[in-house]
Amino acid sequence: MNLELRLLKSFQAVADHLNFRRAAEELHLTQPALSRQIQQLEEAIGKPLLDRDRRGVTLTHAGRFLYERVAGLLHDVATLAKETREAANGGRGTLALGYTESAMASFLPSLLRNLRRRLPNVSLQLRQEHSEQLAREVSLRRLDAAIISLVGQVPGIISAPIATEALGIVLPDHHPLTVKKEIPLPALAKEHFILFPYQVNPGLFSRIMSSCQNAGFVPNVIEEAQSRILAVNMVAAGLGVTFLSENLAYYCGQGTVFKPLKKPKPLMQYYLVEPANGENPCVAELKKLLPSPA
Amino acid sequence: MNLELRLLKSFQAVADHLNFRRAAEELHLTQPALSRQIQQLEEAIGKPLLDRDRRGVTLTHAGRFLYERVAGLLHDVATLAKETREAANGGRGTLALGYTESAMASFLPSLLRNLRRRLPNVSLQLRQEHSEQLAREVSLRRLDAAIISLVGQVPGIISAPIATEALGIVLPDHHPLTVKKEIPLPALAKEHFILFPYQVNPGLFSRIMSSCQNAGFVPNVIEEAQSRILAVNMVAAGLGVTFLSENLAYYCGQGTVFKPLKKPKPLMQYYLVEPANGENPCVAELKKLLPSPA
DNA sequence: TTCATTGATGCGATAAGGTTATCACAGCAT
DNA sequence: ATGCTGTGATAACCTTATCGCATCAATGAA
Repeated sequence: MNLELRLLKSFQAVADHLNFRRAAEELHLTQPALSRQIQQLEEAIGKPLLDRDRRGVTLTHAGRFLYERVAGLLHDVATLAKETREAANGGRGTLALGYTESAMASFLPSLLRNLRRRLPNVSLQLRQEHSEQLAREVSLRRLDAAIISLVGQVPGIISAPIATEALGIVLPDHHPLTVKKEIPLPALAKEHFILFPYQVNPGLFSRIMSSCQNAGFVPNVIEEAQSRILAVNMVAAGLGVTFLSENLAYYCGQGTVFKPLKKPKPLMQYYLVEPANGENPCVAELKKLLPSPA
Repeated sequence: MNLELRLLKSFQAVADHLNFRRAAEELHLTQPALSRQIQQLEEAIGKPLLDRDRRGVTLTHAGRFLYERVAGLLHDVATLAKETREAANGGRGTLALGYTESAMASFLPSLLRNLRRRLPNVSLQLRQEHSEQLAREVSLRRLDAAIISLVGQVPGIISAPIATEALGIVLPDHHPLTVKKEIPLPALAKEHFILFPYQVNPGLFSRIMSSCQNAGFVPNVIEEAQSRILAVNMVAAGLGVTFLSENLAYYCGQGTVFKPLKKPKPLMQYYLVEPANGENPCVAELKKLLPSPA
């Protein structure tokens, strides 16, 4: 009852040649061995597949049916083996990747474009979460990797810095500091700040808080915005000022001005985290495409 | 390098259970045998498929990839075996069937409908030819069977009568014989006949010629028509009379009248021919659906 | 007839695959 | 610590499947 691929290959060879001897030669077998294999196959199917006329072989109806399909099946098997090998090298399979909203607002779109180009047969499963949740998912191995902006002390994960972004400040266009080219952070000590809630981007929140403390003041947070665009609009409305990555300066439209900060600038730091004993080879490919940590 | 189905089935069982012992039990094997099969599979693929942690098994990236596809492949193999068995019983495969134009004008449409219903998975290859050509094609085994109306002496084929159709006569509606219920054939001795050319339907042609000879006259053929409808129209135009199967009497429209002939009626005889050593089991199924030779 | 060629068969050698017994390691309860 | 249990791997042995060789029976050609 057991179809074996060896038998199907032999059947295909016999059907190709309609001749046991030549088929056996092609298979690097002797003719008797091949005869037995075909008998075995016919026993497994339960019906004759070949008509052995004394001067040659013809296919029976069932034999023709099988012959028309065997090539496809054998091809499928070979393909499966090949693609599994590719999967081991990261060229196929699934990559479950987590990311923060801020990464998506920054370098992630171009990274994903490159990833698709380099690994066209890998199916991406993307998930946006906050940094802490992402780290937890990675440690549970429910994500193969994640790009986060805060690296906590979650066990079982390893992280590597991959990109920094300097923060600048968004001012209303009538603000006196707009005449300056770069703003020293202490000059903002008396401003009203519009920030994200801590939960939305804890990485950014912590960075800003510590930078301000180093600059000698505690920021006066008067509003919390749910998105960057909203924060910039609130600046335009004169409610206060807000921080923004330098490479997102183009977010600033009418009524606002973007200004870089003077060194030491607060920096937004991104990390790639992966499970400590992760083995998804797609992650290795991903790493090759990451922006340098410089 | 050789993937064998046995190895894939074993891999599937291990991946199902993530446990060698339980998988081995399901496969009716001992655990060491299974361990070696998996090693063998990994060697064939060239990459590890399982991570053997001391307290259980997890799939590697490549292992997950393979696992997602193995079930489909094994299903394909099982299906192929099952369908090949069905093919041997005539339930699958191809039936190359020839027929004459006259058969198609008579009982063939309903026969084909029944055939489709009974063998929905058999692909029909239909071909319309003249009887002689069909007999030749069957003897060359380029057709599995054919329905013809003239059985000649082509070697290598066997034929069986399957249906007779009594012929009637189509008269113009002003013809004096239309008052009769049945027409004796000799009464038509002086008529002008419209027939098919010999080549178009030699079976019909021969039948009519011999019937007329038995009735004591040689028909006066004045026209040859290429189709039944055309012949009936020519009768309506007053060019002569023509023969027509009784069950095709509904062909007669305005200007013509169909009359049965008095016994002995000339009969149209159909035969099923098949190769002498034909083995397409679909033909056996076809035979069960044929109209009785009565 | 004689010979070449077809696929099938009997038999001994051998390789492939299975079982048994055992090992090394990890986690857990004592 | 100390067994105890459960994990998969390994080694030795045995069974079975598969192979090649020699040969056979049937057919067609010379």
